[in-house]
Amino acid sequence: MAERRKQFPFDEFEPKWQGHWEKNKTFSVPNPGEAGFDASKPKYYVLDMFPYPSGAGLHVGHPEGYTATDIITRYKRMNGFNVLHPMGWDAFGLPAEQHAIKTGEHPRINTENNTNNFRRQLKSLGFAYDWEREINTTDPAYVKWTQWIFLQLYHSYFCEEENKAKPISELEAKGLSREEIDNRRLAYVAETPVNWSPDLGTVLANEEVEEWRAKGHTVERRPLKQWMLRITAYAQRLIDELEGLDWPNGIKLLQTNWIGRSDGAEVDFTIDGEKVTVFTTRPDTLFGATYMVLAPEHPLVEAITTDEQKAAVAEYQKTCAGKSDLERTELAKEKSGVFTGGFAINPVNNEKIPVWIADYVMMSYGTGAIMAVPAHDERDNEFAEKFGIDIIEAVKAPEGNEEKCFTGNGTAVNSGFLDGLPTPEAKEKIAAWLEEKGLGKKTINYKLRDWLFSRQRYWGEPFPIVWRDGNHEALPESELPLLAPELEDYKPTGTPEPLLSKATEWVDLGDGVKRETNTMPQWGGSCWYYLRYCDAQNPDAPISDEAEEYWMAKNGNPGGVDLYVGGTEHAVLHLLYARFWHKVLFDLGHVSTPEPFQKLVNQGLIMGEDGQKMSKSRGNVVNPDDVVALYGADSLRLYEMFMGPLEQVKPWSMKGVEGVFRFLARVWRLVMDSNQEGEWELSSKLAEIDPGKSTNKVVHATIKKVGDDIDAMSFNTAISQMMVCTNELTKLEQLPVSSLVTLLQVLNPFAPHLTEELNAKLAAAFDSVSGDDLAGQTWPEFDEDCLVEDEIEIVLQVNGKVRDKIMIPNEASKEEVEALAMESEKVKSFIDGLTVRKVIVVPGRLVNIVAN
RNA sequence: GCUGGCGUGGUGGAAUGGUAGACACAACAGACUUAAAAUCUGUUGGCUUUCGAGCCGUGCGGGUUCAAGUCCCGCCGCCAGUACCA
Repeated sequence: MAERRKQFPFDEFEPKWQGHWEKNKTFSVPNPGEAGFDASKPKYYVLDMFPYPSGAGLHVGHPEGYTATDIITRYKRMNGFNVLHPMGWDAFGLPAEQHAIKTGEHPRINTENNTNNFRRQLKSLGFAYDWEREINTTDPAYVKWTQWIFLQLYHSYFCEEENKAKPISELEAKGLSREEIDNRRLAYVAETPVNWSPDLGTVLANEEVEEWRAKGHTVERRPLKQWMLRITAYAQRLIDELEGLDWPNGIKLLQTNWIGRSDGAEVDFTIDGEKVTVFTTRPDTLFGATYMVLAPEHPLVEAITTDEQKAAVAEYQKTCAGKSDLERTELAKEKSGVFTGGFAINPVNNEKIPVWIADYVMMSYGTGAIMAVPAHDERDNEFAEKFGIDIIEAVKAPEGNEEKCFTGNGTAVNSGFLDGLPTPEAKEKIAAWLEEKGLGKKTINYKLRDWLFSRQRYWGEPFPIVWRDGNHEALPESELPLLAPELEDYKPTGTPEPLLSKATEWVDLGDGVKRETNTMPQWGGSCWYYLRYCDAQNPDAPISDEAEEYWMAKNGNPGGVDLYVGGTEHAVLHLLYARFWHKVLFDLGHVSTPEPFQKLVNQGLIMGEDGQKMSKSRGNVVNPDDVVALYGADSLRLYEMFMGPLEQVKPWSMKGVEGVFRFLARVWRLVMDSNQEGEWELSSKLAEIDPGKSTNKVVHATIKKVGDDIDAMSFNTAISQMMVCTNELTKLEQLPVSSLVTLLQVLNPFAPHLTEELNAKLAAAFDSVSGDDLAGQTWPEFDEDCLVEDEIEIVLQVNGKVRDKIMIPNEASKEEVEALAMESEKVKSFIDGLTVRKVIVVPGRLVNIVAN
């Protein structure tokens, strides 16, 4: 790259100010009770989604959200808040373990290198983090409390009556058996079919499968004994309590749909005297049920299959078992299924209906069995048409509806005692009827499944659990943290046996007592990190009560963190898991709000210069280090905010970076001039003079707009206003120092290095300029009087079209404005020969004359 | 298919129902310079023009309104998420 002459010496003053902030701990904020804590100030907690420190280093997507929160942080500080703005590392994870497998090196080494690189990069951007609160999820002091929270879950159950978690000791006091108690824990062991990857040597969450397959790893289904967390107990609260949160509607909806509540009824059918329960959201269509479908894995299939159908059924079951859930849905274009030979009795009319098995019914949802109503369900309709099964109408569609399969609300027909009832009433009546006869009841089902919480990895938190005589037992708190032992090598075992089982000495505690060898998923550490920041060094608790009450509450909102910024990719994973853990901790009295995050903002993806997603293979990745080297940190920060609205997806443009770089250079040149020797010296235009009316106007308009725009997180328009202001100041022959200082103050949250440097230079030369860091100064106030003008421009429209613009006195009345408008020659020429019907005067804006 | 979101100059994007295109990028022209870079100034939605200006224009079609990029109805296109959840 050709050497370019720096338009301002950012490479000198940026590191200087970063060192200054670090040395003076400018952005450290004390906790209640600590020295320097100012209880009179309100708190504001601004949180970034902490990064996984990958080997690739920071990409330009990270500083997007981080700059936004940094601006808010600095702005809130200047407005008198105690601002908590921390950073840390989500450092457990598969890539570090993959590296360890390849090199034989402990994953901690690689993780540490990557973390150091990330920290260096973030510091080079001048973010106002309180680095004294830095945390790392792999740190033993942190692992200890992640394990401690797991034990809280383990030692709790969900009380249905009170709709909250309570200590397991209550069940012990009631004399429940060990098995009964273990079956109610929020953390429990169950055998379920999971996604197992032999070459990764671990199970994967459903959400992770696609990613690792794409990287060439194999993933198969197999039943394994796993640790589960009972998130389903919180399904309703996780839906309901979204209400009070200031989150994007899209994310709320995503979570609501993910949890997937559906209201319906369970209905008991009988097959050869054996009871089979189905779940339906449309019990009102019971009279239209013409067949039944069981999931291929349904336990009753074998018993009801007739001899002549045995072979076909077994064959079909075999095909289904070989498919993963994904393949099952991918190949779902065409309905398939097999008749079992059995028949079920419909409880409402005692009709005999054939029982089929088909893979469009899932064992894991509802009861794994459905009544099929082909007249009013699209899937059943498709199936019935393919296999020639009867279709009986049970709901009359409203007039004019011609759909062949009507799924909406109508009027019950062919339905015995329901006939004539509108769908909602029919639902109520049949439910009451079923309950009265003991044939069924109203039920709610959720799509949400319990959370599979164990992995067979090495690089994760070991479970603080031991096994004795086939039963699990919790370690006492005093034995935390439980750390994984060093291994000879990190290669997968090749079986579902967890990697830690290789450490036989660590596992075997004698007397047949063995350690649990599974580890927790990465989500564990990220589920509560926002709490730890509040009291990052506390050796005695995950967080002290005082710190929790101050930083996580105090303003009457359900959520504790005031602002949380990050990508959408966590909409249903991290954000759901963290809410769940938080609610458990809330129920058990460890936190004071029911929700962790009050306001959530998603930053949009930054695409490559070619409009494509940035990726190594496309070669369109932008490295922030390169941008900082060429244009400085302030330019990178400013550009990322100037690109467009934060939430929006937008492409990178190096030319755009140059644009904001030029803007910063113009600001620099307002203060500094280059002399004959090419050295920078204070501009001769600077003067301690009264700014005058027009300069005051633009400066005060800038104070107002920038403040409003930061509040609205509309950073791009704030920057354009500062550009307007700078362009105005550039035109002046003599530059009022006070106006310049104001510009530096409002620009400071965006470009902190440049503004501090220039302010320091001004302070050295002018007595009227404070030598205090801008970061510690108060946000300037704007004077409303400076914004009003004596004369304002009014647009004159005739029939909605702009015909003229006139200057009028500010205080002109509506009547005066109208009279002035009518005097316009242009207006006269356009209404010549027409009759004026109406005149609309919008004060301060326009006059519209309606004439024909 | 369903659910969200979005369609504005050559480009990124501005516009409490009230002057569409702020601010910036790119392009073109000029000043400075031996030259280049940097910097500064000007022009830049389209069409027509007698150079005064006029007409058209925010994906398409309709509607509400004195006034619509903005609100309503119906389409089309793009992006994201999700996928047989009974």
